[in-house]
Amino acid sequence: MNPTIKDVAKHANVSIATVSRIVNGLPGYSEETKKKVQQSIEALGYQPNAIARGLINKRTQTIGVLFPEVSGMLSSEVLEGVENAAHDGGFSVIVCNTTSSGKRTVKYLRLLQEKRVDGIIFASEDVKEEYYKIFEEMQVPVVLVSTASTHYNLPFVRVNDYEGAFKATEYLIQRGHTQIGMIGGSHHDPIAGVPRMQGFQEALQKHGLPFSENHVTTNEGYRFQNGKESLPLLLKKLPNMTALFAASDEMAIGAMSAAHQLGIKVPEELSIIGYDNLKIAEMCYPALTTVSQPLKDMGQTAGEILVNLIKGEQKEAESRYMPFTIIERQSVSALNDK
Amino acid sequence: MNPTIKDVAKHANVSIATVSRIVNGLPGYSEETKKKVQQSIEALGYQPNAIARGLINKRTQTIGVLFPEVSGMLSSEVLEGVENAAHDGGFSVIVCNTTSSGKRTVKYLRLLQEKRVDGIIFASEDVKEEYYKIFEEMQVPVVLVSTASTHYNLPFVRVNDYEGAFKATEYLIQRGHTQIGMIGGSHHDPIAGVPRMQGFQEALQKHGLPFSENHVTTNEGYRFQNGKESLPLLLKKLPNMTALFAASDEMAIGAMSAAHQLGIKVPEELSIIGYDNLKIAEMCYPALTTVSQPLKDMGQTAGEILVNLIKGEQKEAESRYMPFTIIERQSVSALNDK
DNA sequence: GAGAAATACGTAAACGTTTACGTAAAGCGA
DNA sequence: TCGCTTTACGTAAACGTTTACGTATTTCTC
Repeated sequence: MNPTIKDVAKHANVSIATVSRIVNGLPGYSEETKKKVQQSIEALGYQPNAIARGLINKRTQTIGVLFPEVSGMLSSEVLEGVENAAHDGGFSVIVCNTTSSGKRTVKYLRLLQEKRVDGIIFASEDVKEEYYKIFEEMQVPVVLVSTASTHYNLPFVRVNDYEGAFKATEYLIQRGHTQIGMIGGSHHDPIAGVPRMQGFQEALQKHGLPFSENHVTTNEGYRFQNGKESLPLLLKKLPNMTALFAASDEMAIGAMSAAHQLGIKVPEELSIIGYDNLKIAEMCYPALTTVSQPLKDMGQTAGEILVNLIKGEQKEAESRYMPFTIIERQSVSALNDK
Repeated sequence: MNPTIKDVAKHANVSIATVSRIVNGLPGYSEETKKKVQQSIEALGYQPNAIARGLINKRTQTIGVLFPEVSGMLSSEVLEGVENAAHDGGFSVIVCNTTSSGKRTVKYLRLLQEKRVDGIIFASEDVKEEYYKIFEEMQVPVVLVSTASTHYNLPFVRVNDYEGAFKATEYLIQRGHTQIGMIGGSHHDPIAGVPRMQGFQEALQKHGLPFSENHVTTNEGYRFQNGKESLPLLLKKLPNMTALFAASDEMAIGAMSAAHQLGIKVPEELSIIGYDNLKIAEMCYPALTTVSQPLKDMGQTAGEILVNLIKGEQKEAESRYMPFTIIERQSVSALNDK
């Protein structure tokens, strides 16, 4: 098996305490013995056992990350950021795929509890009471990313969805559009659903444009298919529509795909603006104008906050609204001459 | 802190050994004490400490997964499969983002060694000697996914790239194309680069079509930009080209984007077939015909093989070629009448 | 009903560390 | 040179489990 600290101690003719001190850079030994021990470590190829360390330090240098879907394009970019920050802070990350299932989430939380992770990043889902109780039991810091908790006071990292939607809508209005529709999420989704619809609605109202239920479709998901199926419905409700705000890039691209099939030219006959700025946004044709969420940055920031919380450098973490920007590409045309 | 087995023992008036036996389902106690202990566990909310367990069992129930890029669409689908299989087998997964950097890879491998993971999944990169040495040191099973090792005998899960490319090319030939180009990877990439180019070349030759260097462009990466930049070059070398095989979906979509900009109609004037079947393949317009790699399945299979290896149910793992299929969508047109 | 075998536990060592405490030697000021 | 502080270690307990072994009690067997 792997050599232990005992083997090193024997090989170097010192006690295990001395080896431990040298490995951890604590004071209490001469230069001479240090060299001797380091040679033994080298010779035996000794690697400290993180498990044994964890047992006594009550620190595993590991965090858990829960996503509703690891292969979602959104999740994967956030994950990259988290992993990066964790690694820089000396932590490993365990990924958990909750598939938006409550049971699975609880199971994972229990697992992370058994594994004694030092902190948790929770993404893209509402925090149920059941989860929060486990958080409390676990006594480890938690940070939310790309979501927020309506009921509990947990630090989060996200963009202001209301404002993002508001600005996206204004962007269309400023380009002369007056018949603007929206492909939205669910009324029951307090994170990405409601605020984006509100932003849309209030932007319309602010500029004196009419708003009714005919201006939006709601969807249970934010996927390509949802967008693709929504466009014809929306077109029926709002036949003169010249511009469209979709609550996600996937839906925007779905709508674009439906438009192609219906022979509607984008952006000449229909302008589309999306939300997220996934990598696909610049790959479709025409390239999608969209509200950019700095996904990787958000993950990174959440990771950094969590690490600081774990290290105790901050006691109470402040939440962070990340800046969004509108990425202008080719899917929106101006009706006026600017 | 969290209650320990000692607390439970005290609470139930038994020894810790008895509690341990009950928790682990080993024999050696009466129904009566079992009930008593379970009540104590319930009452205290006891959760066994996986760290302590790991220390004594020399099993952490954790595997490490190394990807060159976690946010790549390819990686994220594979990861989902791996995570799924691991979870089903009772394992957690630690993700590592090597960013294709050798130094970082080694650092991660060392980390996984310290953390005493029970196995490793290594994705999408060639296995260097340096890595292999660490694998040997670690004495844990390793399985490769979406890659293979040219020098070392490690089990892998992947599709036969040569055949996939061959069939993709034949698919175009069967639809009457004779002027076929390829946007390929690198000559130095023994995994995805060379075999796909060979498959392309040999399909051409088998059907008596000419092949020269003018038929392919090579690229260092497999990204959108590579494809987008390659199309004009290829068109210059092969002006009569009516069909195109791209070694990745991203490149195919890049080429499609370039075609749009050049006013070349896809598929009427140029047919394109891709490779991978990423989620974006069905989202672009026209939807991309492509060679499907069962990414999630591959991850799942690799995970299952690894778990079996760890549990010792298999001693020597066989490698697995996964089946590819050609997904027909709208980016290829037939020149003949079938 | 005596001896053997099975059952139902408890005791204590082990896993590989960290660290509080103890101690001998060295260094030092007067 | 004496007493004190500092340095350089070693000893052993602790972290929370699992498990080999021991032992008292019960259950069989004939």
